[in-house]
Formats: sequence, C-alpha cells, structure tokens
Amino acid sequence: MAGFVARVLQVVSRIPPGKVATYGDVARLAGRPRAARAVGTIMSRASRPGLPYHRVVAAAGRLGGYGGSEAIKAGLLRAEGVAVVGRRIRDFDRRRWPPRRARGTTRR
DNA sequence: GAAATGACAGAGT
DNA sequence: GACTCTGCCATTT
Repeated sequence: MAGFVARVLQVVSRIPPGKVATYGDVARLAGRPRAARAVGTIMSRASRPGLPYHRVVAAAGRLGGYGGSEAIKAGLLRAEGVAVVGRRIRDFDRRRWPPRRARGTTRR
C-alpha cells in the first residue's frame, strides 16, 4: 500500500464534524499539493469505513462527488451543521478546514 | 510497462 | 456565477 494513501486517509479522519476540506487541501496535507485528482481516485477506490469522506468537498465550495450521489453528501454535511445551498456550501470560507491563518487577527 | 480513467484545481471566457 | 480547457497524480486494466 502506498504511504500516500495512508496519509490521505489519516488527514480525512482528522477533519472535525461541521467542517469541510477540499481535495486540494487533503492532497497538500498528504504531501502532494497537486494530487487533488489522485485524492479523488483514492477515495472512490480505497473504501475505508469510518472515514468521513463526505467532509471532503471540491474547491470553490462545490460538493464534488460521492459514490454518484452528491445529494446524499449534501444531506450528511447539512446534518453536521454545514449549510448547503443547491450544489454549493454556504459560507464555505468559514466552514473550511484546516483553518487558514487569519489575515488580520485584528478583525476590525 | 504503457495507456486509460477519475469523488479535482486553477485560469480563462 | 457558470462553463470550458489544460495540467497533475495515483490507481486500475
């Protein structure tokens, strides 16, 4: 088994409820910043029960896919407190994980 | 070992 | 904001 896969699974398992991470972020945390596509491939193939795959979404707040039913994915996310509007996540920027360094901690 | 496939990202239109 | 085209990577056949 490739270490990359294990790393990806590990990252996914660390995503807290109510938060979402993009494939790109997961790939980056796994050590391959440009392997977003590979991450998707791994998930669809490497079925690993117990891991919140539904918390991994596409970029720009889009849901992405989920075994062919993104509606289910949207439902799961919404159940965890993530507002999903249509095929998009509301306030995606705030729901995203990991939390990006605040540009000005001194929020005015 | 090589070619095709896919739960993507980013920039451009 | 939505659609299109190109680039990137690991897995599968």
